[in-house]
Amino acid sequence: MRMAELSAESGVPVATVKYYLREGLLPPGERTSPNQARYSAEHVQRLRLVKALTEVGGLPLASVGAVLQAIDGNATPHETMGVVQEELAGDPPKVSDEAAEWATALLQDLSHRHGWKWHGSENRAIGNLIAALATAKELGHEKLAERLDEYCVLALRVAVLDVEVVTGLTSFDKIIEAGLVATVLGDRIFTGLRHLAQESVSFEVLNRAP
Amino acid sequence: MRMAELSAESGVPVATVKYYLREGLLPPGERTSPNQARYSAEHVQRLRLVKALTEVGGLPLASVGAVLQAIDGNATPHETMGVVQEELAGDPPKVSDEAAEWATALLQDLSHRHGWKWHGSENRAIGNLIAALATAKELGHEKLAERLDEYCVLALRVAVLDVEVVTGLTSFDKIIEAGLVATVLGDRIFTGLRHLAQESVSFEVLNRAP
DNA sequence: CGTTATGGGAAGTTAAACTATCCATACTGA
DNA sequence: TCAGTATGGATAGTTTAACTTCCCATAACG
Repeated sequence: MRMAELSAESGVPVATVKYYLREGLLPPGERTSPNQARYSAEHVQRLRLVKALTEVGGLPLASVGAVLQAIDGNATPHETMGVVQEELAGDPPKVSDEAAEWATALLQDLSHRHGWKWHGSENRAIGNLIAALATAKELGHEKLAERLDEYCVLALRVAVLDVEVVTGLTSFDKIIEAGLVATVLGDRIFTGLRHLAQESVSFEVLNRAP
Repeated sequence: MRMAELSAESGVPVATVKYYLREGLLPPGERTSPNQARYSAEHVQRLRLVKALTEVGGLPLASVGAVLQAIDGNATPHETMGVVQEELAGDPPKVSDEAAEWATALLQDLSHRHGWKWHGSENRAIGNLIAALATAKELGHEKLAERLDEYCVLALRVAVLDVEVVTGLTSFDKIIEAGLVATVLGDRIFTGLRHLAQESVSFEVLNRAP
């Protein structure tokens, strides 16, 4: 398969494919002569994955690169998913020390009560969670945090589903890609369902006179 | 309160506050003379809200503007939340017609079985959901979609919690802001909890030899 | 064998979100 | 009161991400 077909098959413009090659998001094709190359179905799949991560997942290309490097490396699925979550989370915004401490204590208490042990304790997923909780407090909406326990229970059940989706696969490679897709697209899908459900539930409640 | 204090109080640089004023994200202060103005605690709160929506919620400023305009207008809470969800969703990416039809049928079936009626049928939340499901299929991960029913049930329970968080408030204004915060920060918080839970659950499962 | 396509790289483009600089006016403290 | 700092308002400049254009020497195709 040559450039034109790769581009047509994946829906990514030729110039963009070249750009991704330069950036190392797509491995180079197999040389057939000093300045010609041939691409395979794996290149198509890789491009589709990049598109999914950027367009649906909303990840910056730099994060996509880090994720791809992780899944191409030979780390365990668990370690790889750690990288995925780091990149998915992005840099947590700064919040006031006071609010951050409050949120941290809240989370510590929560994880203690639920018996959660987080390996690799200092990650961005937690940083973001703390920032979000702290921000809610700073805006004067602590009520959200009061229900954290209940959200937590539901999040756990979602996570069990997530893991079930990837189990039963036989190769490491497939587990890793499925985990990636389940995490990145799964976030979007669940958020979408939640929004639809919110609309359905709130219709009865919010339209009453206050 | 004058500019310097507004900036210090909200943590937003003076130049940025001016920029937000120009963009209409922050209402002008009260004039005290032809070229001087005074700001209030509401300006501080508004700036904090903008910061929360951009930094934690990840919304582009244009969307923040649309949301603020909606909450300042005199629509019902339900209508306002519709705008919030539209902006939160962003433009759905294009997917192949085939996959889109498959995803649409899936959703239609789902909403039929769960008795969901969505008012304002053609919104971006649904477009994004369809795109995410279609992308999963295009990547060859239909397994995610097979569990849609179970995700759906959990999403509904999360939404019930969300709505409970905002009920009990007495004024329209407060309901709207709480709904906004519950939706935008709530998404982040739940996603964060889900990621932590995934790590906790997957640790046992993914580290076994395949 | 003339036309089209390709690999590769440098340079240009677009959009978002600021940031810097001016300047005329206003406020403030010794 | 008046030197010095702050303010509102406007214009121009900066930075980063993600492309897109252009170019050229070589290769493939009909």
